[in-house]
Amino acid sequence: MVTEARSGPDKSVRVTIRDVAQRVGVSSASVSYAMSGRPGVSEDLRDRVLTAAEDLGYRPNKVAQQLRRGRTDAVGLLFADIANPFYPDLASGVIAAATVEGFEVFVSNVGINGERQTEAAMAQLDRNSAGLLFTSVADQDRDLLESLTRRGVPFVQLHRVLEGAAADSVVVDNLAAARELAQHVAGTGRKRVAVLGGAGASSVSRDRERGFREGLAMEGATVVNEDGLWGALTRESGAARARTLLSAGQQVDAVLCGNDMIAVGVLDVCRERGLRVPEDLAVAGFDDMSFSSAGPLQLTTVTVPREMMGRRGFELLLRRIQGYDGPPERIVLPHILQVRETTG
Amino acid sequence: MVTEARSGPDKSVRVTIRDVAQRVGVSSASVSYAMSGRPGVSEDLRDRVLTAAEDLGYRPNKVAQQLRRGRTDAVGLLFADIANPFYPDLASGVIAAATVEGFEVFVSNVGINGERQTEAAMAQLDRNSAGLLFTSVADQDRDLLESLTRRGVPFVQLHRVLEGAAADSVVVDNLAAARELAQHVAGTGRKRVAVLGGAGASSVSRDRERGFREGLAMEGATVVNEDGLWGALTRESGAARARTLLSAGQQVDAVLCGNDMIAVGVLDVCRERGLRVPEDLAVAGFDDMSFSSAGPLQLTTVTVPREMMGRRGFELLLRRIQGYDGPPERIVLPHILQVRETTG
DNA sequence: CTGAAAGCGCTTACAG
DNA sequence: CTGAAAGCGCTTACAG
Repeated sequence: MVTEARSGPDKSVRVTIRDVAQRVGVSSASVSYAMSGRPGVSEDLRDRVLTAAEDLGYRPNKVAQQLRRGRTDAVGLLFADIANPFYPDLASGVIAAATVEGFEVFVSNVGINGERQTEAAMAQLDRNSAGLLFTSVADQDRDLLESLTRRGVPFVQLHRVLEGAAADSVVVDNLAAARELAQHVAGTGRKRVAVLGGAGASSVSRDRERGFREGLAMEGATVVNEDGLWGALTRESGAARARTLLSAGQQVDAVLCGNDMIAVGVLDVCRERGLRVPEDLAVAGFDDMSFSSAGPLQLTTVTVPREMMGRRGFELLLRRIQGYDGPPERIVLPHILQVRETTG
Repeated sequence: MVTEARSGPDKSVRVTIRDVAQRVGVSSASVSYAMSGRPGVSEDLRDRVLTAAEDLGYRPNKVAQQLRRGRTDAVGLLFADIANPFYPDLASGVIAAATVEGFEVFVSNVGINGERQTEAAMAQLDRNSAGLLFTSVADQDRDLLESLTRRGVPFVQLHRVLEGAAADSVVVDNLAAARELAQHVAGTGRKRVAVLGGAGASSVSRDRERGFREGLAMEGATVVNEDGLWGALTRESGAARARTLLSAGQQVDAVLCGNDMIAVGVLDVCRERGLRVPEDLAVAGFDDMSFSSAGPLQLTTVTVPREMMGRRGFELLLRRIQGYDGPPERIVLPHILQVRETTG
């Protein structure tokens, strides 16, 4: 605990560098040098300064440091759909990596469809964030990203990417993963397969949809639905689309989903209608959320190393913040096909 | 998009208030007054300033504003276990409410057992956060909270509270909720009940444990285990403790868990051992995470309005930041007992 | 209605 | 090794 001078309540009286300087009887410059641990200060003076600082409870004002230095030790993390449990895992990785490096993380909500993306990014720059991590870029953000590049603001793209953006990114190979998953499902004999994907504006959802098609085609299976191919990455959307699909009277023996939440929505509907999974309908998700293998829920899906994605993303960003100027790098993290009970 | 002067690349050349002042031919004071929308500036000048600001792409430097004003429009959100999906939901509520009010949120990790709590709080103060939201206070934080109170730093406690801390808080009545849940389970005829709780240092876990005991006692049931009563709020811990419990050879016909993740761990072990739920063993969780009613997983639990907790917390904090000085307030949000299949 | 000046709390060349 | 001074980009009484 901070040792406090006994001179009454110091409520809201901020201890500044001048207070320390006065007590030691030196200039504030010397205090600054001593505190920052730079050479060029005598051992003796450094000790006296540090002692005085501790006695007074002095802590440098970060805001003043930032203004003076023109840079901050904070990064901005922008994301859209906080309700989607994919993102907290990403955030967790970013925050963990940032904490280790002494950086702080400003979290901004860019709105469910990214409508506040530019606004949020600008707000980050207004407060001199050292760099930005995007998790939900879409086509509409091209101008924003180009403007950041032009201004020399370091940023990385996590998970979703905009092709052509000149920035580092951390992704998984969604195309290949979706292909594998589709091949597995079709390989179990399901040839009439529905696809319930995510948002068409997302590179991730598009890659997964294409991978599903390719994988199914390789095994002689086909996509039976035209409606409901795109939608929200939520359980509710999955359930709604599943109801429409199953009510259409069309024969379907498997559903490939854009993520695990959609898949859970489909499972909800199976329950509702008394369909056995996987006997009557096979169901597969994507992302391998923690709940996807919880007790009786054993969903076939693809593991995406979300926390690692956040960590690596911060590392790439930090490198840029520190001045690295090489060409944009893309880290492709490994995915794992998880065959569980819902596809038998 | 920002209209840019055509005078070559303005890379990293920050547009300041002086640039705007020069272009308009007035002092920077006038620009400041005009931008801030205060009265005392002629309509004409205001228009010219705003136009020039837009032309130049001027945006006030928040860091400079903060230093000058001595306050920020950012709050700090401190939490321990980001991997616990309880907290992202809380964060979601805080961020949503803060965004509406034009506040930003700094997220700090205080370490899994809160060992960085003081350090993280101090770092927040160093950057002049307007207030703090705690989610994981424990007994060891008493000095910290008292010091904040003494210094007049606004803060609120979410979910977990430290009795006697003079601050606003938002909670649910864990004691009553646990009592109801235990009564329900014992009411279905289970009289030999195990309790696998959370951390003993958490007010939430303690209240739940006590509520379980009281509820069971009211129905003539008893707690059969002494070991494993306290532990981590994770699936792994739940599974490990369930294995120990079931291997002890003691008769148990229900398990009450400190949260849903522990309960899922128990369900994992039931699967492992071929135990039918709820016929052989009833299982109940706490918190009602989204996965707790996913498809075949239908866990009896208690709904805790997490996002609402975050929203209300921010509202309380904002009021304090704006100078409200009434006595500490405690908001108790309603909980809902969710009887599902795992308790039959 | 407008401007000159001080100052928020630091850091950093530059002299000595 | 130490200090005086300038300045980061704003805001805000205070004069005029």
